[in-house]
Amino acid sequence: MTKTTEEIIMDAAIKVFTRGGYAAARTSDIAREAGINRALLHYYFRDKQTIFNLIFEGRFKEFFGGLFKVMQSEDSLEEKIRKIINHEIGTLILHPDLPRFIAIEVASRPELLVEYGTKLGLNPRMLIARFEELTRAEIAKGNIRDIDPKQLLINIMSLSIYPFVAQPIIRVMMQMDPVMFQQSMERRKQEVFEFVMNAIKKHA
Amino acid sequence: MTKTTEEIIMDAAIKVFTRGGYAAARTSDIAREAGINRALLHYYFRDKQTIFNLIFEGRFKEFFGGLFKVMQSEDSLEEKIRKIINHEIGTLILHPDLPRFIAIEVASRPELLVEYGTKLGLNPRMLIARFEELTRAEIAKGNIRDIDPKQLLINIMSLSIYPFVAQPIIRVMMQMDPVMFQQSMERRKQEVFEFVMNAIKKHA
DNA sequence: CCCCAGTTTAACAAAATTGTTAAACAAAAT
DNA sequence: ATTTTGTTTAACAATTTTGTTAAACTGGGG
Repeated sequence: MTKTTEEIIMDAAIKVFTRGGYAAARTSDIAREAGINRALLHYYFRDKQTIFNLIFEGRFKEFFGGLFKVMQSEDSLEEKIRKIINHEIGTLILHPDLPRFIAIEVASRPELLVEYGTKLGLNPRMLIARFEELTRAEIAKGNIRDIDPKQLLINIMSLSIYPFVAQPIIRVMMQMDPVMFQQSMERRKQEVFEFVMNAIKKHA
Repeated sequence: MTKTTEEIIMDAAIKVFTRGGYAAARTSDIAREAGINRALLHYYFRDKQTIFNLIFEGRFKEFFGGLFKVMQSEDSLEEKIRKIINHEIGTLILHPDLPRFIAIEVASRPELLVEYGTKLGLNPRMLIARFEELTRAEIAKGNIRDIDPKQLLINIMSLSIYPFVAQPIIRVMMQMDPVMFQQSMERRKQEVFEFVMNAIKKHA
């Protein structure tokens, strides 16, 4: 389980790139973070852009890959909602900077989304199709109140992801240290689930 | 109402800085966006950092200033929730890049939050105190279900703000053009309000 | 012991970006 | 009409960041 230098560099690059995006990342930061020097960095990788591409693809997959799998499962709506929330918050506890990183890079070059999406065989229509269908069925059966399935999905994602994007702000506003924040996010899996289920439940 | 060159430059700088943050902004981008040249930019402003500071303070105020006012109003909880949502989504429809910008800069230099917060006389404790008190009172009265007021506030912010942070991603996933997105956000004011109120309502 | 992949050092070249300057020019103000 | 102010151009200096190179060193494998 001892890491190769290549892996050490990649891990460092992930940290530095995800912290502030491509433009803010210095190759010297990556080297320092990896505990090596810049020359060695170029010994293993052509240049900054090459490292970035490798990382972006990996992070992109991490962020969307699992989501796609969960989204296409054959569960009930309730179970699917639970799995989406658990999956999102769970991976983000391990990789808190991920959503900000993706947001920064996709905002500055939106074509990345389509490019890497197709590269990984992810089809946006497929992603939401089953969820939409399932939600409409539950509405038709009268199990939940009438709500736009797309908005519901946006709501679930918002509740799961936003706290990580805004982590530093929330930490100050709510006066939490990093440990408290992480614990809070652990509890949040259940709380967000309840919040959503309550929100879509019918009231007498 | 004709703009001074200074204002034109500032407007351009807002666009460029909020698009990708300080590190990704080129002074030549700002000049091009303003329709002037780099020399003139330095004629009006000392340097890039000076322009950035002015803009960050302004954007920070825009983002948090109004929120603080709303948060301290004397409304009922329900009315306060409605106002928070309307205020957040309303200003973000006008300035969609704002939350990503704040998130990027605060993440790379968290001390900015405290620095500009105190500079503008905004106290985080004050911000949430009234909201927390009010929520607890409603819980005690049995009007809403038992929920952590901080989590509730995070939920409201998440639902209001996240869609703008993730705008490019949502647009692709949900297959919306920019106009559809904006219309969708207009409707969202009401939908988020209903979603939240349902979520905290008690069930039989 | 010697070789060699991996690594460091240090110097440097190349590129990108920022900031400065002087000169010329345009338009408005006096 | 001429000064002043705002603006452009173009060249360039300074700085920062990236990428390259050569030489030396290190430690383990053959």
